[in-house]
Amino acid sequence: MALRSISDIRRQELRSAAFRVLQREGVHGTTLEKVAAEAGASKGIVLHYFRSKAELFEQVMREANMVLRQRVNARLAKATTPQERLVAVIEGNFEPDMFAPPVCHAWLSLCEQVPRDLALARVQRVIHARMHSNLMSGLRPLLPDSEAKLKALQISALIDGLWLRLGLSPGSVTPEQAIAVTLRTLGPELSPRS
Amino acid sequence: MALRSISDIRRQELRSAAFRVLQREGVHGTTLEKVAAEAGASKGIVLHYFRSKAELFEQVMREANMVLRQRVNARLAKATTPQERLVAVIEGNFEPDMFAPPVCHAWLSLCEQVPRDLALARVQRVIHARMHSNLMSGLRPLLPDSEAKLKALQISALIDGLWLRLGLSPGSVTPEQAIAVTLRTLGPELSPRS
DNA sequence: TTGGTTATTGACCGATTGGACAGTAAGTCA
DNA sequence: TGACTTACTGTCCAATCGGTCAATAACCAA
Repeated sequence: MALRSISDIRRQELRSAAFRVLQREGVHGTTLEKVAAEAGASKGIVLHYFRSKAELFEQVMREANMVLRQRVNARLAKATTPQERLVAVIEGNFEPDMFAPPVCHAWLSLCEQVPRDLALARVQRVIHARMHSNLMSGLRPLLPDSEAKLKALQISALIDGLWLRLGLSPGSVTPEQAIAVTLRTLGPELSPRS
Repeated sequence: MALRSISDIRRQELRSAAFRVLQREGVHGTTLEKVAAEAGASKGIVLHYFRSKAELFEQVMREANMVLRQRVNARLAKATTPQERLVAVIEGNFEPDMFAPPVCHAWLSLCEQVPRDLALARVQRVIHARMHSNLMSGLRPLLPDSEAKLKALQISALIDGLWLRLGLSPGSVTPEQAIAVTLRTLGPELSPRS
């Protein structure tokens, strides 16, 4: 953990505040004033630390992505076989404190901007690329390449779909169900014997 | 087709115009003025036919849903076996003219409002319920009930996920791939021999 | 202390937008 | 024709919001 200046800490506080507001209000409902209020500061300060609202959201998305990445990486580090790597990716994407309706709302709202916001689109591309790469590291040793690619698309789309589903109707999926359904989608030959 | 009054026709035109703008601009970017311009009318007329912007979007979502429903139902009507019903649902959800990036953007934008718009949430619930019911009509004869429910969740989440994927990175999935991946997810025992 | 940088505030502005409304044209029915 | 309803337009308004700016406070180095 590198030394963090006052301004880095402040920026962090504002990102967190923005993410909290985002969960409740969506991108459009998240005004600079609400973010400031959530952080216990004045609106001016937000634009003191971020050039614009768009930049704030970009950094919020980058950070949310970083948290998710760390979760998955922590599990991946403990995995030794390809099968375990697949399970790590899947379980990492459904940890209960992230796979929760408010968080899904925030992601959904950020994703809605992707088609019209180049910066967010870049972050989104990175997310998909990493997901694909993580899955492929488990699939390549077990399947022919073309099969592996299809499987990766299948699993990552399913994960996205389950997130979306939870965002749209809270309570319709539990983390355990999501993991069970996704593991089953791997197929019996890919999931490690429990 | 029932007789349609002038006002019904006008409403229809405005809904279509709104859906077209929605594809380009998203819910927030879709202004009453833009909708009016797209329909070749003045802004006042939009509020003459719809009580509010929210009501306009609700009806746009209802109509988009209706189109999708008709597509699926047309295929379902030709299906005779449970397996054929499953294929009908899947192929109906990936017809090339609907499974296209602009349409996905529009849906994504509408879905983003769901957590904060009761009327849209109701439409969304209907959509999910119908999807579930359609899938169950194919699955129930072939699987024990608890298995069928899980399978239905799996397939519908996968379909949602593939739509989301296409909206987020246009060109990353073709309708053929989407159908192939989803059919494969059914499992060999459920998909009809080709 | 002093001088300069950074942190923070609150006032202000221009632009946008949903919606209200008054008024006009056009059609309908007696 | 004339009364009444419906279609439609353009204007206007209040509210909101992102962003600028000037002013001030706090901090820090010399």
